[in-house]
Amino acid sequence: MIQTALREIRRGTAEIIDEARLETLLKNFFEKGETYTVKAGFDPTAPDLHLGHTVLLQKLAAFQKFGGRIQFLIGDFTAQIGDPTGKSETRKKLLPAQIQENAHSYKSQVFKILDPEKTTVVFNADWINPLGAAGMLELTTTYNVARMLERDDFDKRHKAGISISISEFLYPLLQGYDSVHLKSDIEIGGTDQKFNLLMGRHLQRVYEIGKEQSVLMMPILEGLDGVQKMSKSLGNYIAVADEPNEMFGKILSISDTLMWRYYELLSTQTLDAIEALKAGVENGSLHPKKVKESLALEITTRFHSEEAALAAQEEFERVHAQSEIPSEMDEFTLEGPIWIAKALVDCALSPSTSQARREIKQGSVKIDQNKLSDEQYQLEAGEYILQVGKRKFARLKVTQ
RNA sequence: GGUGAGAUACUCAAGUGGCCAACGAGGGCAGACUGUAAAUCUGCUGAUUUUUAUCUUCGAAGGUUCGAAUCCUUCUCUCACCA
Repeated sequence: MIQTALREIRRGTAEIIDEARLETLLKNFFEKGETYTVKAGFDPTAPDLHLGHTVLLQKLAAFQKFGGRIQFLIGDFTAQIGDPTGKSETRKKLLPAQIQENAHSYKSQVFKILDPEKTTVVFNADWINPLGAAGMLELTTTYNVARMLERDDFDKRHKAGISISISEFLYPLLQGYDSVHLKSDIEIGGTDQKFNLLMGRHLQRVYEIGKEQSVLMMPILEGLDGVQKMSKSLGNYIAVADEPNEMFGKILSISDTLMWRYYELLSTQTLDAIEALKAGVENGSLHPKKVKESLALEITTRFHSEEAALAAQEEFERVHAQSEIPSEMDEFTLEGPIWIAKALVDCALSPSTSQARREIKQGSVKIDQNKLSDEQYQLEAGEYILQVGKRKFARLKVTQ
């Protein structure tokens, strides 16, 4: 039992520091029913969670199954500093009302994965503000500049002559102090957080709280392209709030290699079950598309519902596998007769008439499922279904 | 503060008076192939119903010239080295 738990906890992790202690915690849970705390920090900025973020959340959920109590920390104080990312951009200060609102929307998204019964949401301004100048000063005496510069990001910037604000040094210290205050047993975060996570151990030792947290680091999830990390700015993400059809389609569009990665980091299937799937694909008894579909179903179900996921699958089959038109699409009404290229622009299927012309020339434009080759084509009054490429559709009503 | 280098389309990057709507690469879009995969191959990738044409674009504004991304002037910004 404990071995299975350990395997699940280890699953997908990039690195675990002080694994022995982690084992002890699990052992105490299984043998004596003792619980322990697992801390994870989040920004109070508007949560637009994508699957990359949920990797961490899934791991927290796994801990909840094995006696972990989650300390879901919202860094409302530390957000004022901004974690050093090399971009050295001073953050906008968030108003308390905004932070509350963001925290609220966090909860609605996060509790789709986490068990609220075993989760405590905390705000670090609650204990950092009372520290005062004296407490803050004391905190700074626990570390020195040379060691601070060991942090990869600081080191690079320092060597490159890029400015590092003194306040940025406080970020790791405060994050570490959070662990002191919360007496966390374990802290988890992305691999990019290593320095900050280790600071928690250091400060717990300095402040003599009688334990040093284990640290568990999760890798950064690759985006849809399979190369770069999933992020909103790169546009290769699947948002938790994505519509079922979109979510399903996006997951099915990832490569087979990436699919296994997603299985490991995102699925709640056991490792044994995943191994079985892999074996099935390898010996040819299982079609990779089927495997990908069940992943898409699982994830879409998690964030929406089983009905929505099944509906998305059906829709997907209809539109793509059998190249039929989707059941829902944007509708437009235009005055006719209208030149086809103009209509494509007005229906937002093409960005410009030049582009629309090219698309017609390339044979990617279809009217009512029929390929159009005449770029001078005029649409008379009537109703049409316009299509550009495989996935852009619009229903157009032309009036006289 | 001083000296030097640079700013070209989504990104990187060629181009130093006409052959430039601007090489090439990446990205994106489309077509073929497929499992809407991936990989591969092909085409397109400033705008415009003048489409073997016209107009606008190479940090900004002026200027020289029949003609400027390319030359000159001023300005703005970025980077490097020195202090």
